[in-house]
Order: sequence, then structure tokens, then C-alpha cells
Amino acid sequence: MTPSNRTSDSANALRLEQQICYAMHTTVRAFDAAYRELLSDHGISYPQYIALMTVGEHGPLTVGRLGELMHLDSGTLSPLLKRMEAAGLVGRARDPEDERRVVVSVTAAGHHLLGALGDVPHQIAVRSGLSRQELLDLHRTLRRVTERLDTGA
Amino acid sequence: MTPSNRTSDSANALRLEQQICYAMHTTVRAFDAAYRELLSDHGISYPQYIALMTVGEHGPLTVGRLGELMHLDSGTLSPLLKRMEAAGLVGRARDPEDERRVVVSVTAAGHHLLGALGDVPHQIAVRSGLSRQELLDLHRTLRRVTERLDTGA
DNA sequence: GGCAATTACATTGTGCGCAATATGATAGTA
DNA sequence: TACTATCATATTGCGCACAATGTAATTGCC
Repeated sequence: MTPSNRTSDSANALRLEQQICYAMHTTVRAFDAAYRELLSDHGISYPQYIALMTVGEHGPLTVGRLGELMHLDSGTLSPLLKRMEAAGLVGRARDPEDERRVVVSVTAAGHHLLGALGDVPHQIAVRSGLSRQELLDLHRTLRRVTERLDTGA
Repeated sequence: MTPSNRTSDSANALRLEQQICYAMHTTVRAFDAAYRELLSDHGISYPQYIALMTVGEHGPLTVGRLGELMHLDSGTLSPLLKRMEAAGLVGRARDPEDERRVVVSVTAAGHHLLGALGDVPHQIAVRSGLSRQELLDLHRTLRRVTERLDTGA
């Protein structure tokens, strides 16, 4: 390897490092666009869909617990949940045991929508073109990177 | 493999498919937080940083060309570039050849900031904990998925 | 030249996400 | 009980991203 090649490699490494994050941004936006296509007819966004699925799976959750599961805080969740409540998909009620807490639950309409959207994850997976093994590998990589970035502050 | 195992695998497959995208969301936000730590002292955001680097690399660009490179439209770029112009990092000028076009260039202060931020990509790469090979693999996977999602509409 | 179609940006409105702050409820303590 | 600290959520302000629309400049065609 010549010195000029090493220089070039180093420059490429920098470009790669700097762009791996932007590549992820771009891919996420492409995923979002694909979800938007499948979800917009039903009047919900991708984050709302995730919130609906999460509450649907875990049963009624406090806002704080939902935030832990989704890695989001009340500044994001409060208005999102209010929009979903206005759309009739979830209920929000103060916990009588502790009036500070707000418990979020899926309404009948919300469950109905979840049923109608049951095939969405598979459609997205097919569109992504990733094999099951690639999905597993990617997911493992993402989890590892996220943990590294979160703890390595 | 028993039927119950198959059912379980199928459920897990669905969960994986549905969550690979959200895992990417979470990872991107972790990357953003890492960049924010390194960039906020200099008064710019991650998208602004990318825009600055892109114009710095390619030389003066029209808004449209920058949008092609960043995969963003004028609805995002126009206000972003105006903020960067207000911060003195870029210049914006109508192209005399075609007054519809706005040409974006990096100012002296912008070049100075780019120099000061030269080590940021490497710091991020180190924090991510990914090896060079893993970076390459991940980048390849992301490019492939993005293209599939973009074309497969 | 005159006029419609196209091009390149800008603007508006909506939602997501984060930081900082505010509000109200609960717990702890004197 | 009163007073403070803490906790759970809400609110505000800012920036990013997208969709839809608006506007001014250019091109194409007659």
C-alpha cells in the first residue's frame, strides 16, 4: 500500500464515519415514508402507530412507562397522546391511586385499528428487502451501537 | 420444531419486523445526541453540520443541488440555510445567470468552523464502537435498504 | 412578442423530538 | 399540621422534516 493510498483510505474512513450517521438518517426517513404510505389513510403517524402497538401489547401504561419503552419523554408523548385521544384511539385517565400519573389505554376503536394494521410490519419488512438473518444482524448491531452511544456519554 | 415454537417464531418475526425500524429511530436519536454534545458549543445542529460539510466539499451549490445530495427539499433547507446565513456560516446569493437559483457558499467563518470540527466524525465513530468492517457492512446495508424502500413504492 | 408550462425557491401548516420550565400531587420530616 | 423535596406530567420554545401551496424567473411554442 502506497502512502497516497493510505491517505486516500484515511480520507475515505473519515467520509464513512461522518456519513454512517447520515446514511441512517436517510434510511429512517425512507422507512418513515413507507410507513406513511400505509398509515396515512388511517389517520395516524408512525410514532402514533408505535405508541398504539406498545400500549396494546403491554396493556394500560402510565405515560412515564410508555416513555421508557419508547425512549421518549413527556414533551413528545403528551401532545402525541392528546392527538390520539382526540382521534378516539386511546383513553387517558388520571390514576386514582396517584393523581400525578396518567394511565393510557387502547379504546375499542384503537384495537380495531390495530387489527386492520396487522399486516403492516410484514409489508414493511418485505419492502426493505432484508432477509430474516439480515434483520437479526442489523437489529443486533443497532442495539449494540445505541447502548454504546447512550452509556459512552 | 413444535407448532407452538413455530407460532412463537412467527410472533417474534413480526415483532422484529415491526421494531427494526423503531430500533433505527432510537439509534439515530442516540447518534444525534452524541453529535449534539460535540456541536452545541459551536451553535450548530447536526443537519446544519452536514449541510456545511457538503457545501464545503462540493464548493458553492444551488439549494436544489444541495437538496439532492442531502435528500431534503426546500421546505427543510430554506429555513435551515437562513439560520446558517444569520450565524455567518454560509452566504446565499441569487445566481445572476438564472435568478430563480440561490447559490450557497461557505464563508470564512464557516471554513474556520469546519476546521475546528475536523475531529468530530472520528470521535463519533469511536463512540459508536463499530469496527471499520462493521461500519462498511452497516453502510452497505443501509444504502441497499434505502434504495429498495425508495424505489419499491 | 405574448402566453402557457415549467423550474427553483419560499412559505405555511402540522407533527416529531429535545431542553427548559411550570404545575400539581405525593412523600418525608420537623 | 406545615413545610420542603421529589415525582409525574404538561407546557413552551426551537429546530427538523414533509405536504401543499405560493411566487417569481425562465423556457417553449405559436
